[in-house]
Amino acid sequence: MDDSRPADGPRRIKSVQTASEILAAIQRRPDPTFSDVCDELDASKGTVHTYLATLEEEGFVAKVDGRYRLGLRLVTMGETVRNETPLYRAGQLEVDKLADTTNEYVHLTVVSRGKEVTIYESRGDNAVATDYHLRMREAPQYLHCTATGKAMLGHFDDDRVRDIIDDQGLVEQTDNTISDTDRLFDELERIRERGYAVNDEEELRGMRSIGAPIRGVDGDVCGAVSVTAPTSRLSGDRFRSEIPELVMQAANIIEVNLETTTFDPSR
Amino acid sequence: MDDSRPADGPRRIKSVQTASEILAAIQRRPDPTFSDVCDELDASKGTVHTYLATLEEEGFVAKVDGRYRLGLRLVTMGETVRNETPLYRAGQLEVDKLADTTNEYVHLTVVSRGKEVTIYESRGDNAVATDYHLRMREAPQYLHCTATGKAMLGHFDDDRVRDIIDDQGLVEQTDNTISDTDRLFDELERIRERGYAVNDEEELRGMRSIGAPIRGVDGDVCGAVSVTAPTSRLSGDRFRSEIPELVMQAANIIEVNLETTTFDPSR
DNA sequence: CAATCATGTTTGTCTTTCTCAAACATTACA
DNA sequence: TGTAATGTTTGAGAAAGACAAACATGATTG
Repeated sequence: MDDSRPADGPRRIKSVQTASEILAAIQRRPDPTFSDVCDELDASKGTVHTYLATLEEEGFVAKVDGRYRLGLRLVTMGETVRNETPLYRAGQLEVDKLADTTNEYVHLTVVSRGKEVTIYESRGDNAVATDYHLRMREAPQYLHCTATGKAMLGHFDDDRVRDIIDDQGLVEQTDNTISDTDRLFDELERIRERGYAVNDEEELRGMRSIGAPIRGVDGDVCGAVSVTAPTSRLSGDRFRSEIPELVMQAANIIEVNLETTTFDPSR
Repeated sequence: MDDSRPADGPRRIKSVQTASEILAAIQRRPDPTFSDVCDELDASKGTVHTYLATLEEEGFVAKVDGRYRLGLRLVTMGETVRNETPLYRAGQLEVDKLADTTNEYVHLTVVSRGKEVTIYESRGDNAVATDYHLRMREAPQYLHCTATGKAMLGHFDDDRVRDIIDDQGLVEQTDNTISDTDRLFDELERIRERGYAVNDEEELRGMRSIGAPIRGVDGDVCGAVSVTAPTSRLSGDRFRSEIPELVMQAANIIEVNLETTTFDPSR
C-alpha cells in the first residue's frame, strides 16, 4: 500500500514509448480513423492528435483521406536494416535459386527478441498460401512451430531455449504444434543429429517445411533457410531426403558466402 | 531581437522528433558506436543514452556488440506498409513478369513527400548495378531524374510540379540531368503525349530507363513502373518502341488489377 | 432545413518528464 | 599500474507533455 516510489529502474523516454504504441495501434488496425487510434490508447484526444501530427511530419505515419497508415519511411528504413544484415547479402541469391529449383516458398530468417523475422523470401512458381505468407512477414513469428525456428533453437544452448520458452510460451497454432517442453527438447535433439528441422503442419494446417540453420563466422547460428510447400507436394522421398538435402546445401553455401563477404575489405 | 515567443504553430512532440533524428543518424552512419550517435546529435550523453535504451526496448534499434543498428521491427512494419499499399498487391506479379521478359531491373514506385519510394523491385537475370539499386531503396529519390518520377510528374498538375521543384530543387545527378525548370516542363509535355518517360543517363551514368505512370480508380496517378538497363542494351528499337510498349502494357494491366482489387469485398 | 451528434483540432494550464551536468563505472591502452 | 576513452547513472531545474474543455467542422436525422 506504500509502494508509491517511482519504482526506478533504468530511465526511458515515455513519449517515445507512446509513439511506439501509436504505431503499433495503426499497424494492428487497418486504416484506422483518428478516433480509432484514440480508442486503442488511453490518452486524451488532444495528446493523440499531437503525436499523430509529429509522426506524420516525420514520415512514420501517413494520412490518406482521413485515415491513418504507417508511412513509407518505414519501408526505406526497413530496407536499410535488410541491406545491413550480412545474412541477407550472403543469402539472397541462394534463396532465389532454391525457390527456382523447388518451385516453392523459400524463407531466410533471423532471430530477434525470442521470435523470428523473415529477412528475405522468394516465391517459386508453384508457391501457395501467398496471402498467409504476406501477412506473416508483418510480425515476428514463434520459433517453436516453424522449420527455420526449430532449426535455430536446435543450435542454441539449452538455457537460451528455456528462456525463450518461458518468455513466449509454446502456443498451439495447429493440432500438430509441439506444446510440451520435453517433447520440444527431444525434437531439438533429433534436429541437431539430422542437421535439419521439419515442420509437419505445426504452423499451418496442410503445409510442411524443411529448414536448416546457418552458422556465422563465429560458429553461432545467425539464421536459417527453409522450403515450405503443401503436404501433398512434400511427402515421401521429396520430404525425407530430396528437399532436406537441397536446403542443407543452400544453408552451407550461404555460410561460405558469409565468411567471404564478412572479410570483404570494401566494408 | 525580441522574437522570444514560442513561435507557436501546431504543436509537436519534441521527444518524438529527437527519436526520429537518432534513427536517422543511425541509418546515415553504418554501425555507429554510442559516441558516434552522440556526435551527430546536439544532446547530452545522458539524454542520448536514455533514448537509445528506449528505442532498443521498442525494437527500433538493436545493439550488436557495442554498436547500434536499426532494429528488425522496422522490417516488419515496412512489410505492413507495402502490403497495405494497393499498388503493391496489384502490381507485384506484373513487375515480376516484366523482369522476366526483359531480363532487366523493374521498379514499382510511389510518391511520398515530393520524392519517390520503391515499393517493389524485381531483378531480371541480366540486371546490373545491383549494389546501387540496393542502396537506392534505402532513401526516397528525386523525381526529376528517374523514368518513374518523370512519368508521375507528367501527370500531376503544374502547380504541384512547381511545388515539388521548389521544395526539392533540380539536383544534377549526372551531366544529363534536367536541371532547368522550363526544360523539365517541356519534357513533361512530351511524356504526356507519348505516354511514357525516358531516363537517359539522367540519374546514373551508363543507365537508361523507361517508365510509365499508373492511374488509380479515381484517375489520379498513384505510382509508376519502369525498366532499367545499361545503355548498351537499351538503344535502337528496343529503346524507342519495344521496351516502352512492354512497360506501358504492364502499367495498363496493373491499372486494371487496381480497379478489380479495390472492389474486392473481402477487404 | 434546423438541430443534434460525431469527429477532429486548438488552447490554457498544471504536472510530469526531459535534459543537462557532473559524478560514477567500465573498459581500453600505454 | 595509471591514464584516457567510452559508456552509464543520478539529482534537480527547466521545459515540454497531458488533460480537459472549448472550438470547429461535417454528418445525420427528425
